[in-house]
Amino acid sequence: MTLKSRTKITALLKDGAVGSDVTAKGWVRTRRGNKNVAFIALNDGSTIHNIQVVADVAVFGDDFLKRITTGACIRVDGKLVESPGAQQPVEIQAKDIEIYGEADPAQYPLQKKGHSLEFLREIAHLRPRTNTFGAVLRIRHAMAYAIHKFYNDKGFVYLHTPLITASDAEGAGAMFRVTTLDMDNPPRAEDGKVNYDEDFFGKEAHLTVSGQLEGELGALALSEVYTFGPTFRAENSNTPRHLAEFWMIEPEIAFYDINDNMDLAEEFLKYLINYALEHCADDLEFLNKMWDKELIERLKLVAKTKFERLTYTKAIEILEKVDAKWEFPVYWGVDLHSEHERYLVEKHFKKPVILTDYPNEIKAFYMKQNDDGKTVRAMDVLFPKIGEIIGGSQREENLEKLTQRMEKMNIPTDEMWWYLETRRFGTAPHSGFGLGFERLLLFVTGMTNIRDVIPFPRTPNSCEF
RNA sequence: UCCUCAUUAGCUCAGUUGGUUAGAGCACCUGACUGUUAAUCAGGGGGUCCUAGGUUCAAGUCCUAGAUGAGGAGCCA
Repeated sequence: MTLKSRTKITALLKDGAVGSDVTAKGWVRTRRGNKNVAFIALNDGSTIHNIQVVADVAVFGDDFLKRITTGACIRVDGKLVESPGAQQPVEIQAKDIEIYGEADPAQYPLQKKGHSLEFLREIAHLRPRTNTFGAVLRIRHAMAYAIHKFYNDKGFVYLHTPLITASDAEGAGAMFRVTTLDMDNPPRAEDGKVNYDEDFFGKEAHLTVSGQLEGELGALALSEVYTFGPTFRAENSNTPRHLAEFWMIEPEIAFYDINDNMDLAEEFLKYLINYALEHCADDLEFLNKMWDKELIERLKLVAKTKFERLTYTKAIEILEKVDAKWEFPVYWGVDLHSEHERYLVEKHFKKPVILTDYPNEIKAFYMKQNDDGKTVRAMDVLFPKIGEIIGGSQREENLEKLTQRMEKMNIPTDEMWWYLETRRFGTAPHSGFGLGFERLLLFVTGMTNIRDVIPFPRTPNSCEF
């Protein structure tokens, strides 16, 4: 017997042999009973379900059992027996109990009753012990695994792109500075500005907002790559859909055009949803029951529905015909607002929508320019409830067109020399997209606030834990 | 960052047109109960009504400012 010797509760409940001696370890959810017998609901995070431990008061004593309160951590040795109770197939008849750690009920903030998600955010160090966050975090893990499995099975190479970057040209948002300079007394150049020549990297550095540009470097050598890592945005965004630190998946593929790109995005999302339905059924049922009565139905529907694909121009035509009072007027060239996207997805098509060929004025410099001179080969995947879940494009592989566009948009081509060399040497048509991991999890779990699908959320004015 | 709403017991909330000593459920403590299922039953303790000003004979309630949180918007993934 070593300390780690135990049977996980998920295994006990699924295929534990009745009559066998078992050891379970975990945290107490509730204890109830009378003067003869105590019932302890024990959970070790391996499943949404608890195992019921039955302890005779005559064996363990009232004083000992009273120390086993909600939140305490215990080891239980006992016999796995069929349960007379209707709500569980088996239970442990305890022979020996060791208390690893008590949890003073007068001070322990979690109770067996429900808490608000807002309150649980204030105790993010303890909220993984709740049913809801246990379920969300297990699903988060399953989705991370499924992402790697999906791309690995397709022969993609997992490319590790840097988190620290000296390039601030992605234009995807405000960045966090990385520096080792003394902020109280930084070195100054003659013009009075901070002299970053003396900083750690000899130049200004920031946390990345996207691994895409480096992803393209990988794709133009390994053909099919993906990144999966944290990204950082210093935007002052206070919404249920934004984080300052979030995870992103960015496949980048040579010899894919925008249609291949859309096919991949749709197959990818459906794969992940089906994976969750297949492997996280218990947790999804719990979330369906507690938070979102239509969750499983919605997941199944999206998994089998063909996404609607149409151009930005067609979408504008549809929206212009709608007899609705838009807060923001609709006309060709306008960047679509969430009210417009929501209308298309939730009212008009009632299914996921992929919009393509946006006006070049509102899209990033690296997107492939169409022959009409007005639009680029962008594609955004819009999901019900979430809005934009994926943004991607076919990339501009023509050096001259790319350089012209960058100059027009005031993007320093000299700093981006390494990016442009891929177009100079053996350029290739290629495409890619970015999926916000937490946005995906919002959809899969039915949670409505992005702070509740990441263990330790980072948002403006919030960096606790 | 803008707009709106909220902040009352450890938690979730009620609190009427401003009016006596601010309530409930759960949690906690004590007791009861021969197998419970967010156990149940009886009793008990627990409050700087977010903070600072102001109006008023009187403020949890009205006004001003601030803090914190949430929803919507913008930005985006």
